[in-house]
Amino acid sequence: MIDQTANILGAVGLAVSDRISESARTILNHSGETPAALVVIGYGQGPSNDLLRKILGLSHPGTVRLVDRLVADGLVERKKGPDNRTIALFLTDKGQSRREQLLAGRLATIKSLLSPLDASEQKTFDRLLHKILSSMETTDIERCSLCRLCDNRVCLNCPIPADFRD
Amino acid sequence: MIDQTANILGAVGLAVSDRISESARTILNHSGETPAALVVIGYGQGPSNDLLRKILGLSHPGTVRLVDRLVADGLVERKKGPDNRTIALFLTDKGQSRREQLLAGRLATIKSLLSPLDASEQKTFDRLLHKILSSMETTDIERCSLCRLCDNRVCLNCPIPADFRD
DNA sequence: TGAAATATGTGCGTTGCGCACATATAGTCG
DNA sequence: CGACTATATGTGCGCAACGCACATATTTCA
Repeated sequence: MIDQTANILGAVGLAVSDRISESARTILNHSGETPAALVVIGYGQGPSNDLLRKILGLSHPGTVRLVDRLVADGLVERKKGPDNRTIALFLTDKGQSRREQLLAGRLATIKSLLSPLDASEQKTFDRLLHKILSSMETTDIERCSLCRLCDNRVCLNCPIPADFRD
Repeated sequence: MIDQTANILGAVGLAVSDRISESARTILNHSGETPAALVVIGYGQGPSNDLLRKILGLSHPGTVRLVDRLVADGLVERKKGPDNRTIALFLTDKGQSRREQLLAGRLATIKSLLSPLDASEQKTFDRLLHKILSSMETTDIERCSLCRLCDNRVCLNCPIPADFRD
């Protein structure tokens, strides 16, 4: 039984992930961790390159180049950080609105998957998903990674609250 | 409520997908659609290049090069197809065993996510996942795409049965 | 004050992929 | 039967996303 359930969870997870990626690609014209970077930077605390790197799970140079792409597209600005060697990343207005589109597109595609469930089933489903997430043994950074595409204005009772301020 | 549930489903989907990819990468030393190709070819009907292309959602040249990689690693053989212009793809013994590892690794990581649910919760969760999958409007090819990483020996009552024989 | 730690950036290569094009076989229709 | 189209595979070439090794600047700490 558990094998069957795990297998089908794998299929649903893949479906969700596929749809999110596809939606992001059409909106942003970039793939990989680039959409996630836009969402994470948009949390607004002015993350450093290095913090972003840890959350996205990339190498350091990979993150630098990723930010280069976002800057070249006029979506992100590198400002002075609290430290003279660190930078602080912020979205431009264009970056903000692109981030809104990303989050809205993601939510819409996932909602369409959820629509066959009636209200009570959705509530049950929500509770079980909550339990799964909150039971994961994670560090602070891993929680940020998990939520790297989440809409924090929607996630009112996040099961894995993580601080995005270092 | 539905927005919250959708958001959290996105997080769980991402967690599942991340873990599957990571597991596959350590086992196969390849990323992208390469692991899925090994699973799909392993269904054993000797799919053509073109059928594989449709299931994986890649371009034709991308699929040719993907198969090149698998052949170079000694995991896949190109045999004559029913048509003199088509090829039929089959796993070598090494490919078979690598596929087993892929499927086992995938199932193990997903099961660990599922473990916090008790038996009755798992049963409920299974039913809801089933309902979501079976409600998706899909073509035959799309169903194959959804199941491109599934273990068909485990998935005894697949909600979206699809024929892998053209 | 000098050494180690921290943070960012660069040169260079690799992987996975798509576009445009070339080639070979199969079906189709006069 | 012969030409024309459709189908299936393969190649040349380039690109996007990323990692490794290295360089540079600032901070911290012994």
